[in-house]
Amino acid sequence: MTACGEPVIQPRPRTIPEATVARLAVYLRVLSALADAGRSTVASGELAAAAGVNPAGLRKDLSHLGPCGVRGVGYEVATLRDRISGVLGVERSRACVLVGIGNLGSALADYAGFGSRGFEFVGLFDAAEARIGQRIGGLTVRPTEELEEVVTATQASIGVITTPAEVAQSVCDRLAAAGVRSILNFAPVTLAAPEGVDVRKVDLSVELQVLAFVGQQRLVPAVGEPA
Amino acid sequence: MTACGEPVIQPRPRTIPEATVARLAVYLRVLSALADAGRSTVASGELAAAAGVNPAGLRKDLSHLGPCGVRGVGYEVATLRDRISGVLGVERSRACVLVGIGNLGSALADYAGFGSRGFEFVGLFDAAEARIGQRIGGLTVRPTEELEEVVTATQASIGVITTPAEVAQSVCDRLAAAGVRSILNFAPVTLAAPEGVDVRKVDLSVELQVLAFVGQQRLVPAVGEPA
DNA sequence: AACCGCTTGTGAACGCAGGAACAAAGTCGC
DNA sequence: GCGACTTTGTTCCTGCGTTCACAAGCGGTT
Repeated sequence: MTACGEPVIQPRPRTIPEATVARLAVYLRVLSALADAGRSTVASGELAAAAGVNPAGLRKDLSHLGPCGVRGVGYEVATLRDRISGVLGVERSRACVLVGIGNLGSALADYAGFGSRGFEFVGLFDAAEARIGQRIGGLTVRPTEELEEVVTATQASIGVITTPAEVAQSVCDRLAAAGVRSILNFAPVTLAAPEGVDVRKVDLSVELQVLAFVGQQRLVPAVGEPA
Repeated sequence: MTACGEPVIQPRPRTIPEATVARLAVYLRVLSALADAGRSTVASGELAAAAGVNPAGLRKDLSHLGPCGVRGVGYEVATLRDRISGVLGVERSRACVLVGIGNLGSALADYAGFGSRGFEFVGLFDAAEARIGQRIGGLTVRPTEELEEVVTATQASIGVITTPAEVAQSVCDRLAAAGVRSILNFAPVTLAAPEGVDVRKVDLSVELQVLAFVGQQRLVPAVGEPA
């Protein structure tokens, strides 16, 4: 039973759950640290403990990449790291633009962790005259007017919005129109984007609110709790 | 300090799902904007569109607060806003400390949105000599040594970690030992905390990684796509 | 006063993520 | 060379979150 005539053989290119992708990124970081520490192999239990997840769930996550461990031994650190890197596409460099160079934008532009994960900022933009010309992380802040020009020239596919809420939607529209396919939004508004453009929202105050709520809920356990 | 005479009246003190709490915070923001715009009532469809969720899901979320809408009309903007505010505990002021005053820490300390949500920073801490004494958002940066002292004096229950990854765990330990019950961690490490202390992690590079992955996955749709 | 349309609130079904348990497989020790 | 132990990869199951669909209720209109 030879399945000839099927040229593109991808182990398991089917959809990987989003939650799994997020955890893979965490595993990747832990594996890199282990590799730097000189470890050659690691078992799912230890890796799961370091990542803060359940061992069985970790193995299920890894199963999406096909078999990549040795039974009775564990996972080879360097091999698994490279496998995850390949799946997440860390090798390929992705051009990103960042709009809104306030404190948060500066923090992102300065963060060295992005570069090692395949993300390269190719443009920093701000509307304030005072910000323009400032150098952050090796780049010069440019006026917002040049946004479309830079996106087109660099073929940037990712845009990050760290502007005030009032202008976030217009920035989103311009990014989408210029050809950006993925947008990460830190402004506290829900953005609308055309079909084919994926918007992901990170709301810092919501995170704090949820944290505070579960904290206070813990103090009021239940109505009839026997101590 | 006895908490007598504090009738904690919650219509339905049952457990509210965490995902619902996160959305309630979003609804609250939208409702505030509507109130400022002079709107008196709003239907679930419009509110859901503004928040970017499903109308039925929104109604189910609100059902956790008990009946608070008028059939055939919708929800009264001001009433619903106040109801959500009460449940989330926005009125009460919560003392927070922030450790690690880099770019990200400065952004959080400066962000005015927290104050209106019931969060008040009562201490900013950093280990770098150069940062100490700097004034941000009305507070002065203090040396890390004073952390325990301030937490005890202010009864702060929330700690935010924006330090480098290497020292995040030790900061977490100190916060927990000093009495902090909830910790929001921005450092790219998985923190271990004692029982009774809730740790929530926000990983900016993971967010970007997931965004990029779903973007590239979209370009390779499937094997037999009928267009 | 009665009808009609609109909207809420709730019940049920679907799909998905998470956790536990088990069989397969490979290695180490004897 | 063989047995036993260790660990992976998978399968089943339980619970949660989300979505769809419908009955109940209120306001406006005639």
